[in-house]
Amino acid sequence: MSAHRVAVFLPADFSLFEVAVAVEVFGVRRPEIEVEWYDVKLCTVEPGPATAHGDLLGAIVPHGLEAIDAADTVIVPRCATQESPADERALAAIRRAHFRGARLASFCDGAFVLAAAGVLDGRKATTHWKYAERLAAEYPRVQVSPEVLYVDEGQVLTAAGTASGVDLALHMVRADHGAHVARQVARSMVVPPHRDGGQAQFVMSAVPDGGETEDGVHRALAYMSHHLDSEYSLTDMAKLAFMSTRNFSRRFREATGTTPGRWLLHQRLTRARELLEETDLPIERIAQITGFGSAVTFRQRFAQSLKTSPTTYRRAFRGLSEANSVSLEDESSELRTLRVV
DNA sequence: CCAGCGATCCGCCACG
DNA sequence: GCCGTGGCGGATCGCT
Repeated sequence: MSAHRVAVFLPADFSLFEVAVAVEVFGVRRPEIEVEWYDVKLCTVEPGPATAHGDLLGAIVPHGLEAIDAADTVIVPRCATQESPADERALAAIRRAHFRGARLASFCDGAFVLAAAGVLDGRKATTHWKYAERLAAEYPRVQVSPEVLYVDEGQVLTAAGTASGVDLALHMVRADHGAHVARQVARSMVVPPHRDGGQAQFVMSAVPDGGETEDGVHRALAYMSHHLDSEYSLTDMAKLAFMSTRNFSRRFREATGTTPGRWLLHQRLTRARELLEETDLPIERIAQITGFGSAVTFRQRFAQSLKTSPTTYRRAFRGLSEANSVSLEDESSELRTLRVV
């Protein structure tokens, strides 16, 4: 039984911040957190001397690509060298990891490395808004969603800008260990556990020009996430945004990368998970609060996307927080695969 | 498991 | 012609 292994891939000249984000979240052991923490290795094609930001800093990278081969999660932070394509040996290692079933994540323009490795083909992905257009042009098989903080495609995750790496990293911790642990990490880093008040994944990012905060879609999103109990048909949502249903669907997809229905379901499930983890409310009540018509539909949709029942889910997390890292590996690796589509 | 039915999603096209 | 909008219809989804 061993800890979840995280390999952070560095190009020959790397960018400090994104690497620091990965190290801060996955590499720092926090005594108050009582689950077995990640085992982080920084690696590169040729281990040894490397630089950060040109001549700003020299560093020694201890591991080679074998760290990728041994990892459960591979993180590709910003590659900083936009001109030169990634090393073919690194791409091959990433491909191997992918076929092996490892989880891959990129921050910022690290998405280009994943795209070059081919693991984004046919998937949704995001990158820094500055590069979104180029990513889509160079890799037409990648469905680029430029306006989200991050995209979770299950085994392949991509974060948009620099700081949204924090959001994605916390999201992964949440998937692995639950909202409670993610919150502890966030608290220790003094960042909000979830941008936009506890809602998930498809929050709009700070994209420069579309920055009208009073945009109809955003208003509808904000309203619904604060009034999650209650049902919303497509027509209702369109009314909240003062738009026709057709236009609303269109604007919605642009702003969030998903469809209204899927977004709503995802919001409801995320909230339900939090309630399961943090409260003793009966399933019936949670179903009501999170806007599922009945406990039956709640259980059904929950099982459909998380592959467990609400009660099992709750029990798994309760077990985790009470048992001090005993037999955590099995449960956490099971939970690791839980994800919302 | 299948049928039936309404809701949703999205391509296509017309309008201003 | 361009762009944003919204109506229509068909494929598909998800519920009963």
